[in-house]
Amino acid sequence: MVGVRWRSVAKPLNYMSASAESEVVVKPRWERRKEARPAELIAAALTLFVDKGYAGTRLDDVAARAGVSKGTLYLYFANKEELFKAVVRESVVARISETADEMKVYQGKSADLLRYLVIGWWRDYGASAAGGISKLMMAESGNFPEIAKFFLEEAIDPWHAMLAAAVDRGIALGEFRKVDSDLFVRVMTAPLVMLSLWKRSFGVCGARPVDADKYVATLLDIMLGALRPQ
Amino acid sequence: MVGVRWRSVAKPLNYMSASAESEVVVKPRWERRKEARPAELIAAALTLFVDKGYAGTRLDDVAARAGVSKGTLYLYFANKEELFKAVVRESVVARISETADEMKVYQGKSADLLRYLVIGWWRDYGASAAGGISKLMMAESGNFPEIAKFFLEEAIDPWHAMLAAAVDRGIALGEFRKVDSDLFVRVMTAPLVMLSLWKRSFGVCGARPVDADKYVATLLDIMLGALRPQ
Amino acid sequence: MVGVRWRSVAKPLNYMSASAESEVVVKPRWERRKEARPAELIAAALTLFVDKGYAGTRLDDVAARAGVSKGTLYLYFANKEELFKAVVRESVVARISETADEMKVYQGKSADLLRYLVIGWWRDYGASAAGGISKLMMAESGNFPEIAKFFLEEAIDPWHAMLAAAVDRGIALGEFRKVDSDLFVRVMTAPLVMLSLWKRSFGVCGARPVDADKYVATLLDIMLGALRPQ
Amino acid sequence: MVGVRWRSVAKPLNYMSASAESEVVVKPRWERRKEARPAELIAAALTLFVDKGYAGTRLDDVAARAGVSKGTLYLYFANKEELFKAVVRESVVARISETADEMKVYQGKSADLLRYLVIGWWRDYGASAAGGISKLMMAESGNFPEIAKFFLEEAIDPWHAMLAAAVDRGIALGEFRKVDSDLFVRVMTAPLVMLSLWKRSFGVCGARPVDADKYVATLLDIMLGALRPQ
DNA sequence: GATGAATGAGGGTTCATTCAT
DNA sequence: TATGAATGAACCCTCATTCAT
Repeated sequence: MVGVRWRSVAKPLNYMSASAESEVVVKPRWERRKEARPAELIAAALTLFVDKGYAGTRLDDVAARAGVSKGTLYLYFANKEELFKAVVRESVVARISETADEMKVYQGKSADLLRYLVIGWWRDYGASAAGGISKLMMAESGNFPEIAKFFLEEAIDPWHAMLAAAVDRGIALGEFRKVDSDLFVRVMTAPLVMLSLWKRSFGVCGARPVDADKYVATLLDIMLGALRPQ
Repeated sequence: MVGVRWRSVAKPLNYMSASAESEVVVKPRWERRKEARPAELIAAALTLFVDKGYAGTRLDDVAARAGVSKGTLYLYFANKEELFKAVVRESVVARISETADEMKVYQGKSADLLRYLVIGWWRDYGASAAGGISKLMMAESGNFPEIAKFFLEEAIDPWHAMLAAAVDRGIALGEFRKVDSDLFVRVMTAPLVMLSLWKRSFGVCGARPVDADKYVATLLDIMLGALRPQ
Repeated sequence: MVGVRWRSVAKPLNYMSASAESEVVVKPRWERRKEARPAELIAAALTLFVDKGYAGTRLDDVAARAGVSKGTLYLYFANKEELFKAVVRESVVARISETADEMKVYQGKSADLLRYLVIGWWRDYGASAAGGISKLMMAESGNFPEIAKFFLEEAIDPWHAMLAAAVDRGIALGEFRKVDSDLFVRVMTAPLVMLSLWKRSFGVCGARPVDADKYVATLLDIMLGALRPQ
Repeated sequence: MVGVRWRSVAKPLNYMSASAESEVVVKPRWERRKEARPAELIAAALTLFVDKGYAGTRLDDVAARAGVSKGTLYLYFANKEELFKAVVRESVVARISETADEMKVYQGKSADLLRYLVIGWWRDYGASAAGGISKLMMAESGNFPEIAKFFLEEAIDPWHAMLAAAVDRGIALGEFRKVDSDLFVRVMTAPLVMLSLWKRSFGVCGARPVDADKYVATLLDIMLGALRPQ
């Protein structure tokens, strides 16, 4: 689906990975443990926040899931809200600019580019643990407007912008028919986000399972069909 | 967009309005109050639950918003969870079957039918107060699996089925190209639901406003474009 | 057991009957109802107070058991505490003095007198609804010291005094051996009260049933045996 | 009153003391606190429950009396009812079987045995803090039938059985006249329990004080008098 | 007088946060 | 650094009391 030469830039596109370890210095296991604590706590918190919501999550459970005592949590995070912010922040590693730069030098077909962006998003973000953040932010935006704004500006807007740029590129190159790329992207990213939400909501309580790959393929078919010139 | 004769059956299609039957018997203001209370409380609770989530909503606030004291709430609902259930139940007034029946005798173009269903959903449900339930259930499904299942089976599944039937009709009549109607509907309802979620989440905290009408129009364009034969 | 001539004075000895109606004027049924209300409410309250304790009794339940609405209760009693006091007061109809007077002219054997007093107490008070008051006062004396004091002085002390007088009479007449009548009476009334308490506590939750008649007979045997001269 | 050799076995007969084992391992003050907490809370709760009844007792007060905050209570007891159960359970340390075994090898006079059992009960249970449980169970049996049953079967019944065995022993040895030992014991334990109840009810609100020792002595006189052969 | 809807203070319970060890 | 016992503010819920009808 995507040319081999893209494989090499796959990593940079992984712009929303959850934690991205890259320890180089070798340390004794227990010390590595110590440094891993915040990440472990954040991972535990992410799962529970996504599952039960902010208010529904007890710090006891977060600590237990991370295998530490409740008090330890406070050695790394000032309070529940700071933990929440850290969870969100950690899930938004903005490499958007890099990716956008790379897009400028991309030489292939715009359809392939879109395909790659969509599939990549689902693989690297939507289907990953970090994808739960969308559900979380959707639910808690009312309680934490500033954090929601941060997420909006640091994660959603850039993502939308990047996809819109890809669409505009196709239009400019005559590969796509002319559309309002902003609106088009808003509409067409919705199914992706919804798939991520669904998996973590109704998907867990008895709904007929959705075949994610076929779902994404169908989305791409519709999307590219709608962009086909004439 | 939709033929005139459809106007007349618009009401029955309003299959998800939040109740409110018209009283005929005249009663003293006081008693009318008593009968209105549950609906008032449910409306207040709906708003707050959608806004702050289940755990984040204080019954004090629900009562205050309904203009009564906290104790009064307990005259009508056994506890917070029952109130929650009532809120969900009230928002799911299933007239799906009626609507489906009407669809059988519908004579116009399938494209118009789809247009009507999509626009009607947005107008009568997505944009209405009851539309917040989707956000609520998405957020709380993990905490209330049975209620989520109820909502899924009584609201979402029938809605999906109805739209799929409309798509299948078009295919059968040669108006649409052949697609997996189930998957197609899942993907194409996602933007509608997302629009509803967005309005109630990021839409409230500084996001560039979305023009709902243009959004829905874009969706319909894409949808019908994707269904166009050949 | 007790001579026939005593039968005639049985009524006055009934010094602790619960409510003792004596309506003479004939009134329409519904009006009689109105006047009976306090007594009905007191009866209902007595049962529930004895069963569940003061704090454990809800005025809702009292009203329901009396067949009226909760508001009605407040037409007759200022508040819960006043109802409680009324219940206690109503159960203490002091005809002790009369009875004591009658005892002065009693001509029979002191043993028979004692037998009569003991059996009469059990029949007219201990086994009757009013007997529950003992349990109630025992339990609530800490919360209502003044009422407990009232009950002590109006009901218990006179009862003890009367029995002590009977014992002293027997001693004076040479029918009984000399004992500290006050202490003797305290010890020997205990089984009577305990029987009343037991019936209303453990007696209701699976304890082997106590044969009250045999119990009282055993008590009298022991009592009179202990008083037998030499 | 009781022979010297009995002194030595007095401890085991102390069959209803409220626990408190002697710690041997030395622990930091802080941990010792943690282990002592449940007992301290139970002691505080016992006092208040006996004083004010179950419903009338506020957990705030229990905590305050134990010198901790309300929240601490919930570290040791799941809720008010569990605290109540623990209070009852703690007061029923059944060493009845041991005591019964010792009775089998007892060589002295049955009258002395009875004296010891009665006086011992009063000293070790009736007059002790745990003795309040009788009042409590009497008052709350209606609200907690299962706990009342537990208390009945684990504390009252065995106690009655043990005393009845002592009476039967005396009868078998020709020291006592023949009586229905079960009924006799029921009647003769009543004054003991009543003394315990009285001390904690009317005894606190102005009643002439009862001299417990003389009361018990009188009871024993009557009891043994009633058992004297011929 | 009678009703029952409405109130709100009070108590049980939870849980984020602190702190001595 | 890590622990977990302790705290107390906050929230759900009950129920005695009031009051418009």
